[in-house]
Amino acid sequence: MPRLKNDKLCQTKLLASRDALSVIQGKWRIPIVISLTYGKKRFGDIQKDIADISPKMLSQELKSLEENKIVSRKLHDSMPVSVEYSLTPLGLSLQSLLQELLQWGLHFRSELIEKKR
Amino acid sequence: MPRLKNDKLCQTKLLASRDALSVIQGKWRIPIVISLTYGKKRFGDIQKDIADISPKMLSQELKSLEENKIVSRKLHDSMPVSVEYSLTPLGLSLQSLLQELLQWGLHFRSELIEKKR
DNA sequence: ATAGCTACTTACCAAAAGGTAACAAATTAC
DNA sequence: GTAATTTGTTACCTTTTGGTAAGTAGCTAT
Repeated sequence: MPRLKNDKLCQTKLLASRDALSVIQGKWRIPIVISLTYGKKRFGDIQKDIADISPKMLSQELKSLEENKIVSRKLHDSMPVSVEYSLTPLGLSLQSLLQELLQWGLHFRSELIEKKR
Repeated sequence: MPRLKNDKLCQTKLLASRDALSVIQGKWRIPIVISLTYGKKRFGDIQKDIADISPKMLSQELKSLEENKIVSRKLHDSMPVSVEYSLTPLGLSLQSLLQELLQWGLHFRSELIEKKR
């Protein structure tokens, strides 16, 4: 492949990776999406899945995921007040990426973390 | 699926995602890996691909990728002094994850960034 | 009316990540 | 021996990210 074409392709990839990373970057966003792949959940349910997240961070990251149309929020009247969060179609479209991420995470653990270190 | 089994599966996924993210998290690591998918490169070549990275960050992130066995470094004598960086087998094993990341990045851009906003 | 539940928010702080600018070591070309 | 090239390092600072603790709002059950 010619060098110039290669360069341009590389730049395109860099842009796409930046777009994707801007959404999923951070300590809690991927975990939240994973928690929601099991269906609708309430604020407190997500907090139980992700044991060490604080309400502040959960609220903050849910908002950011909402802004990026990954997650949708539905308020239900009464009960004591409950809110249901779920993945949007765009959020669901993260599944194959998630799948690869998890698979690679397992691979990495078996390759590095458990051998020595 | 029973609730308890679901919970455990979710915890396994959370762990795997944490492992993976610990390696690829950060502004520059994915871009560096992308740059190296085009073959061996020297320090200066990577800097040219990733226009706005400083030598400090490039050096720092290359070291971290080396520690995690994603990238290998080879020193060649003379010329003026040149160093060749390349992906290890573990680094190459990131390809399918990268592929999904890039594809999702393009999808996200077409869905959100270019529609309105 | 008081206590409890759910779903947050706020103020404040600490740590991590990243940026800038200047400099250094080794080699080579002139 | 002087300058240029390549590959970094160092010191210092700013920004971003994340954590803690306490409080709030709306409703309900007693």
